[in-house]
Amino acid sequence: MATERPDLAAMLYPLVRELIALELPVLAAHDVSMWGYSVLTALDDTPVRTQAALAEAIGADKSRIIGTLDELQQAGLIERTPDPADRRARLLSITPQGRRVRRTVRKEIQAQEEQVLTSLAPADRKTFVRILQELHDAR
Amino acid sequence: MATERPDLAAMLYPLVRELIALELPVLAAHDVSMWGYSVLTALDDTPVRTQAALAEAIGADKSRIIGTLDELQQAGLIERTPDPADRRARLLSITPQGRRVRRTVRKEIQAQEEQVLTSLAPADRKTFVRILQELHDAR
DNA sequence: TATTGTTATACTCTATAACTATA
DNA sequence: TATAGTTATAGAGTATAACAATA
Repeated sequence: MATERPDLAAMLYPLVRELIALELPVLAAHDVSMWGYSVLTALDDTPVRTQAALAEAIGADKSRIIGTLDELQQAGLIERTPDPADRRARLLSITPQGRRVRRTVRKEIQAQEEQVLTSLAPADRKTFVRILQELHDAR
Repeated sequence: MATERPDLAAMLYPLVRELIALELPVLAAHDVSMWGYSVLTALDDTPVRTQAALAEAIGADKSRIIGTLDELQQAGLIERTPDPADRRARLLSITPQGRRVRRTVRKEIQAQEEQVLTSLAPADRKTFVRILQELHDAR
C-alpha cells in the first residue's frame, strides 16, 4: 500500500502557475507589475529604510527591483526620499494612492483565487487556507 | 469580518521555491534534470505516442524537451523509436533502468519534502496533503 | 498541404560584477 | 575603506518561428 502520491512540488507548481495566470490580467488592469505589487504589499505593512532591505524582504536582488521602484515612484504609488541622516540610503514608503491600488488589486485577486478552490468542499477550502497560512507564518 | 490574509500565490510561491531547492541536490545526485524527472514521471505512468503530446502533458513546449529527451535516451532511461506506422512520430517509453531511477529519486524527494511540513501538527500534515491531492486531481 | 520533430532566433529574467556617491 | 544605490554585462530559460522529413 503506501505513500503513492505525486510529489508536493508536482502538485503545487501547476497550482501556482494557474494562480499567477489569474493575477496577471488584474495587475495589468491596474498598471502594476508582479514585483510592483509585491513591493506595495511589503510597504503597506511597514515602511523600509533601504532598498536592499526591501529587496531581501520580497526575495529579490537589490539590483532587480530598481526598475520597479522607478515605475512605482513615477506612478505616485511610493515615495523614495534620501535619508537626511545618511544620504546614501533611500527611505521607502507607500503613498495613500499606493495603498488604495494595493487594496483594490488584492481584493480582486483574492476573488479570482476562490475560483481555483471551487472544486473543494467548503470546509476543505477553509482548512486548506488555514494550514497554508500556518506554513507561511512558520517561515 | 475580514478576509485579511496574504494571497494564495504569495503563500504558495515561497513554498514551491523551497521544495525545488530541496529537490535539486537529489536530482543532481542521480544526474537527472528537473524536466528529465518530469518526463520520467509522465512515462512511468503511461507510454506516449508523440513528443508533442508528452510536452503538453508536462506543461512544456515541444521544442523545449528535445534536449531533455536526448539526455534521457543517451543515459538509457527512455526509449525513443520511430513509429513504424508513421515515421514522423517517435514512440516514447521508459526503460527498466529509467523506472528504477525514477522510483529512487521519488522516494528521496518525498522524504525531503516531509521536512517542509514539520511545523504542522501531524493531523494537519495529512489533511494538507489530502486536500492538495484533491486539487491536483481536479485539473 | 499538413504534421512531427528539430534547429535557430529573439526575448525575458536573473545573477554578477563594475561603477558613483556618499560615509 | 566600506556601504547604498545604480548601471552594464553576461547567462539561463523560454517562446516563436523557420526548417526538414515524412504523410
